[in-house]
Amino acid sequence: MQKSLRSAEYHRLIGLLVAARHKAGIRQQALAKKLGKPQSFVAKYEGGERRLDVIEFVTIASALGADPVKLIRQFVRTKGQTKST
Amino acid sequence: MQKSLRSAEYHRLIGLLVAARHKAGIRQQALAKKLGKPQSFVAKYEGGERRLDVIEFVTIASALGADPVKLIRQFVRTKGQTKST
DNA sequence: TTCGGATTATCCCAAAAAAGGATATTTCTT
DNA sequence: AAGAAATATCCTTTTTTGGGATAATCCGAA
Repeated sequence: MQKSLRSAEYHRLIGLLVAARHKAGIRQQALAKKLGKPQSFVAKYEGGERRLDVIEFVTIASALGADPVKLIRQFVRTKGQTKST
Repeated sequence: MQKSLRSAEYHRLIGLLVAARHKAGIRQQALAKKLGKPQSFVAKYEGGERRLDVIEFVTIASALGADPVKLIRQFVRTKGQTKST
């Protein structure tokens, strides 16, 4: 098992959350507040400087109004198929 | 956002992985080997002493022959409904 | 019950990662 | 270009992790 953080996969995963935030039109500040965390927390995980565990992921996705399960499914589905059709 | 580790939720989540391992009849040792990690790694996350990030969770579930998405869905579904109907 | 092996949990502690306020940098809007 | 808004980085103190070694627990057999 490779390290999760700093991997291309991890970036894809986080990208989903970033996209969700943009889609929701929410700022890091606002999201951070919802989560009861400093803005740097959001900046860090979005920047791939801090990893998110499953619960955090679910919590954040929910805070963004996104469906955590769908995001994970999307992530899993596109796993390892960088090439193929 | 509360700390994920040591939370009741986290235990439920991990419980899903432990159950999957038992169901698969795989030992910590064997799983660890598949993951390229020492047995203590498995013992620790199962014991709630180390957290798992999303990718690790997916990797482990897959190694156990379980569907990561289903596990997450199951987790999310039973979230916060300790009481109600 | 006692023995032995299998399985899982805990120790240790150096190394790595995280917290989070403060500050710097980048980006937008006008 | 200026000012504000948004995001990224710094810095220092805590907290967490890695993983081999060892301890504790479990379990079936005799």
